Amino acid sequence: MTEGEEYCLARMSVDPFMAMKKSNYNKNNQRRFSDEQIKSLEMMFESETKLEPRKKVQLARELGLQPRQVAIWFQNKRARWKSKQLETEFNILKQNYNDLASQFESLKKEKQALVSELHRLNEEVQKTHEEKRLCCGDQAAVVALSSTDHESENEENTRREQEEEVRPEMEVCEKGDDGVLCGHHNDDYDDGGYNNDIKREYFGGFGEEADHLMNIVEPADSCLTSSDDWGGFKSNANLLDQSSSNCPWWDFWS
DNA sequence: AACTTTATTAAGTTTACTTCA
DNA sequence: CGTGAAGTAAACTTAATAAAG
Repeated sequence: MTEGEEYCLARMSVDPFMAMKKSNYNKNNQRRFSDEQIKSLEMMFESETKLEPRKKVQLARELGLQPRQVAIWFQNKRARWKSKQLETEFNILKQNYNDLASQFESLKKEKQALVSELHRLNEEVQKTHEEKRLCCGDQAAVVALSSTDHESENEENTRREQEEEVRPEMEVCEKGDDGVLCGHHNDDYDDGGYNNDIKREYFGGFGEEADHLMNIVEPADSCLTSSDDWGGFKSNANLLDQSSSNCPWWDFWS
């Protein structure tokens, strides 16, 4: 017999009610309920998590327990059950989050590859225009010598049109402050002007609709460039607090 | 309607034990 | 083998709420 049991028996001999109330022993000197008692309680809990007073008294009588003990067991059981439920839900949420995060990462890589490709094609187009401009510039000089004033005017207009055709790409490439044409860093495409021009490339020719599309794309782009701390995810209670960051990651999906 | 009493619940804590390094 | 930390189950406390008188 343990010290606790001896103590309990001693108290019970003096004041059985007090012993029951203040110790962890029941009236049969059991600290824990028997397997049979637990089994019956579990079965009842499965059918209803809250016990009607009449059923409580009946179950208590069947198990040789006080109704109060049955009530307390149900209280504790509900608490344990709830905490298990929370744990399960948390794990499901965590799994969903991880799946989305990896999906996000692969889409981010795909986007970067596409932007690089666009960048390369842009340079190619610019080169072609440059060659074309040099070639046409020489021809204009020859024609100017033998043409009338009227014809010169027409040629001048054509040249202006050609220059304007080239200019957008030039503007795109001249935005860098390092003086190098198209001198953007591969890992830093969040420059507003550059991105807007890329978007115009994508959505150009649709007028207001293009502007609307660009506005939809905007939050996603800025988000993509500021997600460096994604890898730091820890499975703790702050899981859902990630939503309070400046750039909610789910904006990407909107 | 405003109040007291009683019962019930969730949430948090205490107690006494077991397990394990 | 003794010991202390961690985990667990039963019981308790407290505050909130609702129903009855």
